[in-house]
Amino acid sequence: MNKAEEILAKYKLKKTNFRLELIKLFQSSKSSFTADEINDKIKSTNDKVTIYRALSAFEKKCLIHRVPDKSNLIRYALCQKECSKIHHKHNHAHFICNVCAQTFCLDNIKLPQINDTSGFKINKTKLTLEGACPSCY
Amino acid sequence: MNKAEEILAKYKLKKTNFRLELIKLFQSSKSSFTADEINDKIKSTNDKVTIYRALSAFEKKCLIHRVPDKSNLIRYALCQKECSKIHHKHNHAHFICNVCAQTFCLDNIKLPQINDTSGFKINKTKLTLEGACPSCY
DNA sequence: AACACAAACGCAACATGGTTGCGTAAAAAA
DNA sequence: TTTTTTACGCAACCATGTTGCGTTTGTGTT
Ligand SMILES: [Mn+2]
Ligand SMILES: [Mn+2]
Ligand SMILES: [Zn+2]
Ligand SMILES: [Zn+2]
Repeated sequence: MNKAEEILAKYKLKKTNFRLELIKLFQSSKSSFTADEINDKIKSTNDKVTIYRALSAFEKKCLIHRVPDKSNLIRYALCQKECSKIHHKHNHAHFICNVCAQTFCLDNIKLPQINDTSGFKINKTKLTLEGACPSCY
Repeated sequence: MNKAEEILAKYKLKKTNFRLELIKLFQSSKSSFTADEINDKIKSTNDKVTIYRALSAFEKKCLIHRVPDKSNLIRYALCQKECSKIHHKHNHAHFICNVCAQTFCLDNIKLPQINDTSGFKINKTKLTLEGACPSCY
């Protein structure tokens, strides 16, 4: 977990107050954020375009990755070490809490190995669990 | 696979040309449909509101169920026999083709049994595979 | 320190997908 | 045939996310 400033420098992203706050926000939480949730929590911008564009930039640099969302919103969580600077590589499951509507990465759950026999060529496997998270259970 | 007219009668849904066509459309295909795809394929209405409301009605009656979509659109497929008239009950995986963007129900693939240890209460498991479908492979 | 350039911001306008309200039409029930 | 209820069709709306563009601000160079 590097300092926010180092990360921006390392990825050749300009250091702005908003981006510093955004990195710190992601680092502060085990869960994930939508653009709207970010807007609520961060004061240094109030413009959704700025938020969306920063999220896209961070995603491209493999700082964050998209996670499933209860309402099909775009939602991001911090990437883990598996991801290089260039390529995302995720092999964990996700959990959607139906009470608080948060999404969590479940790093401890391995994805099942599926061998389909019916002529589908499988390139990716996504496993999403739903229920109640520890805080809501 | 009952006749469309019987189904509408059985579920106390009024028999209209559009709904008959809609049921037949779902029965004709192993895959799934978005509102837009339905609008392209069915002539008896041209109003998206009619389509969305029919889909909601059919979903409530457990005739169809939502399936994941490559672009997070609302997409439906026919329910199988497991679903009663009142309750959906699905335990199959889904496959998203990244070439044709279609979604298929994979009835032959069983969902993995997940026992999470980290305090999450799991109520539902969703397994989505991605790749190329038989036609696109 | 001044300059130059590219990257990020902020505002407005737009796009898409889906929903709501309401008057009208038309099945189905009486 | 009359009444009742459901479905339709149009318009208006809403929510989420995107695009264009002029301005500002970091950052690296002189
Ligand atoms: Mn994740
Ligand atoms: Mn299915
Ligand atoms: Zn929760
Ligand atoms: Zn395909």
